[in-house]
Amino acid sequence: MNEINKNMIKKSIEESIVLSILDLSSQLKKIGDEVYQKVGLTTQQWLILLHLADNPNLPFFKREKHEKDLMASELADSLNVTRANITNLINILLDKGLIRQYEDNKDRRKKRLKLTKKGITLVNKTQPSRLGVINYLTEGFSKEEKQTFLCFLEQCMDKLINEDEKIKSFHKLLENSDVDL
Amino acid sequence: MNEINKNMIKKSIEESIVLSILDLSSQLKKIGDEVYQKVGLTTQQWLILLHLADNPNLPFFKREKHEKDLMASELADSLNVTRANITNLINILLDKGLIRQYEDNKDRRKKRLKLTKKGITLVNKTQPSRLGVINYLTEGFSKEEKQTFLCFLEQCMDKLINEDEKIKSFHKLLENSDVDL
DNA sequence: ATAAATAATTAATGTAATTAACTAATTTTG
DNA sequence: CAAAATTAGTTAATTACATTAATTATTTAT
Repeated sequence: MNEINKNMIKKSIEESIVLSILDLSSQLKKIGDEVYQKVGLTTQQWLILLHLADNPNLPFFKREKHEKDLMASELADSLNVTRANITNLINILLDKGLIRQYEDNKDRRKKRLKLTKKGITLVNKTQPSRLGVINYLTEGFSKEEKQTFLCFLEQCMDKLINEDEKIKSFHKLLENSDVDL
Repeated sequence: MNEINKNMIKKSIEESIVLSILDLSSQLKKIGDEVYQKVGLTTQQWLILLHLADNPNLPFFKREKHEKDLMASELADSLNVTRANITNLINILLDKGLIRQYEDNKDRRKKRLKLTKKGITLVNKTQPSRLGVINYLTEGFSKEEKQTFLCFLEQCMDKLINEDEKIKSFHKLLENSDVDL
């Protein structure tokens, strides 16, 4: 190992947290994909079902209140992807008969989405085991500690969403970087 | 909105935390991709550079000690992807001249990876702004709170990695599910 | 009435991942 | 020690998920 390279970067709790969040997320997605593969779904498709099931624990529902059934553009917003991408995912779920689509009668550009009976049944059937896993993973911490983590996560998200210009400005130097690529 | 569908799922701090972690991670990757695009890299490629820079904050280095330079299979392990995938990512970084590869002289199956001078320069140049963003995101919480949060994340990861059989067993019922798909 | 904005889609494409099959080297084991 | 199993890496074919750009339709704003 190169001595110049060694210990170049200092330990930092903050960076450890961020890198752990990325790691944990990929592990969660991985295990989710394996589990949902049994019913022919991916984690991403599953998240759409959770949205249409009005899962109140989804960050999107803490940011945005909604009265009517969701539409594709709201899902795109929540999942942080393009509308075009959501169209594809929705088509798969429509094919599987897990969701259905209907035109908004006030605004005919809009198409609203909802779970079919089959979709509702699937979500209801799997919710207990989902919660089982989640409670197992998070056991051993107090309610207060968990509440603090949640605040922490929400603060990070809030800053990423509402102050992303400020965040990108930190990286301004990259633009004028004289590292020749 | 369907009344049967409404409020089907109960509020749960634990589920909120898990869903927030997934959400936050996708936001972080998104903004990372935007920033690193300026130097022609993706977040995933960037993570490889951080590994080769021996960033002590990477979860992988808390799980595994390593003496020698990393090899592709260790990166695959850490990033939770296949070796085949790492091969591709490495080829891109080799092409860009940011890393180099050499054969282990004890075991000729192995190829070890390290940053080139150019790679080291790039990591060093960007590390301050990376830390700037991270500190901004996480400000306002005490050292103790952050430490507890890190323990929490590490517990989750530990259980996902070492007890994944137990975790999958929660979902056994999905296999015998009579939801007809 | 025209222009701008919003919602959804389509088509073409790119990227990051996968699996399966393969080569090569090393380690295990019978 | 020779055969079998394992480990490391690669290649080729494929898939999942994402993108951009262009298009249609509708609604809202000027």
